[in-house]
Amino acid sequence: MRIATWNVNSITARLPRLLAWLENTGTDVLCVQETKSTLEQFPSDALRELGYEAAVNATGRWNGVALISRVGLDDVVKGLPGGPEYEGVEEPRAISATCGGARVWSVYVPNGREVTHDHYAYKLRWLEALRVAVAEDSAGERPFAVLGDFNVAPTDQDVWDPALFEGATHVTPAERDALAALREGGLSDVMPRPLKYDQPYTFWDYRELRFPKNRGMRIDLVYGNGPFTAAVKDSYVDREERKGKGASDHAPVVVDLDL
DNA sequence: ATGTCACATAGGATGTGA
Repeated sequence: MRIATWNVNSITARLPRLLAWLENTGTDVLCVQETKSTLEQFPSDALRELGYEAAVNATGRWNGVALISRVGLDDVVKGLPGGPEYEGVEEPRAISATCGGARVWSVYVPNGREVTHDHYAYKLRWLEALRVAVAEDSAGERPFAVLGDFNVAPTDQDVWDPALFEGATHVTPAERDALAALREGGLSDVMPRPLKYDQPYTFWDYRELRFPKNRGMRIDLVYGNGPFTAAVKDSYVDREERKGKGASDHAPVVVDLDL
């Protein structure tokens, strides 16, 4: 089974690339983030023509997540049970389902903005709610993984210039501790191969020529439990998809499994 | 270069978020 995660930065703007990418890679299950769509705008028909079902948690202009699968899509749960609200709204940042024998989550962790911002405290509460929500499946015997845009670089190796990020979100000890707590619950970071350069970055800002200069971060992660990681044959970041006009600012992370 | 995108509102520039 080939499973992947991709922050598409608008499913509508990315649709031609998304459809071509699914066909070219033969991906079985795709976790998407930042659909920036309503349920009505989601391109379920175009995906169905390619042989995929979709489960969507999206409410409009911001956020939005989905699962796209051609190997089954059962027991869908929309949202993060016990998750916090932001400004009185339960944002669409999580969706989970069973696909081809694996339990899979697609998550879009809050950005945090700045460490002094309410959004940062919200981010930490969200990550703690995620830890609690996935604890049972993380420790279970069924292949299980949380995939998505975590908006946290797990180590300094995952940032092109750690000095530049001092005092910024995505690299603070509290954020990294939240990832460590997920790992202590039974999940492991599935490290992808870079297709070029030493570090497998997954995100490069659109500004400042960050992609051509390879000034990126690894913030799109695959956290799998023991049965999931034992089945991993290969993983890579498809940086080719970050190239050219009409690219997302994130590249897909692909995992091949003996499942 | 605070350098790019994508979306919404409004009614063709400007605000928001990343």
